Amino acid sequence: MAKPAAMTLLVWTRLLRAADLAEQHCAAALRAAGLPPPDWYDVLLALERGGPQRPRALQTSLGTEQYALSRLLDRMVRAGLITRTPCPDDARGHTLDLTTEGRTMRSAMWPVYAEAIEAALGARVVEDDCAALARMLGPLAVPVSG
Amino acid sequence: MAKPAAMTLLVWTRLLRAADLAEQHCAAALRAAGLPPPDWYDVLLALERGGPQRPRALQTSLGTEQYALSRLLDRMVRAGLITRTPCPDDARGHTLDLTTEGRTMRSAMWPVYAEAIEAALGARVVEDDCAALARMLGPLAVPVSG
DNA sequence: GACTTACCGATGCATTTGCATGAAAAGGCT
DNA sequence: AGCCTTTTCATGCAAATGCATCGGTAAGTC
Repeated sequence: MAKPAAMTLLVWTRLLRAADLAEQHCAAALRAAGLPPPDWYDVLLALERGGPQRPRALQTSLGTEQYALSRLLDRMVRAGLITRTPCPDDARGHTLDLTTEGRTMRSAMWPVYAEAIEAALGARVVEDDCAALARMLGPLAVPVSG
Repeated sequence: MAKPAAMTLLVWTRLLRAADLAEQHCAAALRAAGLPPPDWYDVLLALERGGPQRPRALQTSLGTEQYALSRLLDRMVRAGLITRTPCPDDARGHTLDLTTEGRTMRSAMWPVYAEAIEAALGARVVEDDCAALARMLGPLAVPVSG
């Protein structure tokens, strides 16, 4: 019922635009380098950090839709970056794991990704603002009714 | 070449997540009300605020890809919300204008959209932080090399 | 004027998304 | 055990997206 304040609307537009531009910039950088898109990186990183795990876990930690993740994993398996092996204690699911190529790919992507992030964000946020920005975005980065 | 600082990476993840969640929330709200998605609203608002104008102008102000806008406009014309009329002084383009239904639609969408924005953003940003957040996001909301 | 370049907007085609639904297994209850 | 609910993951189908490219016009140059 409550209408957003004018300042809230400004934050709204800038937030969406900023995120869109940043994402776009990174995607373009990776693409230009002949590498897969950012979401592939997120999966690779999650698997490297968290070890072998099931799709459901990734779904939660990455915040992607179930069907989107399912098909993303399809593509990554097809590309030989990850494997799906039957889960021993739960016949419904699989365990996902990195292949050697998967690890290699993540390593190859990181420098490009990192530089794009730095250009899109790091270089444009005043150093002193960075922590404050992270703090303010914190509550916004969790699902709305939560 | 410069790698992003740890705090930059935190901002990165939170920024993307926050924007994604907020957008998602609004899209869901509009959809639940049987209304068109947010990008339709953006076009309707731009036309109402800026008067009749050409696609190129919208493309710049909304920051959408040329082909995406072209097809979005297709759909909106098909839905009877806007019209494309030949542009008198430039035979390449059209002038876009709102129909009465277009105006009506924008009015119908706003309350729903506004409430969703308030829930996703307004209610979760400390009042004192709001202006600061807008200020920090400002530079990020313009194309990277600009 | 003829020619080249830049610009505006649409579109073919393959890929990806979104929504709804399905299939199969796990967990809970009596 | 039998039955119902929940969880996990995949998928059919229609719609949207991304990329490249094209047709057409305007604008600049000689």
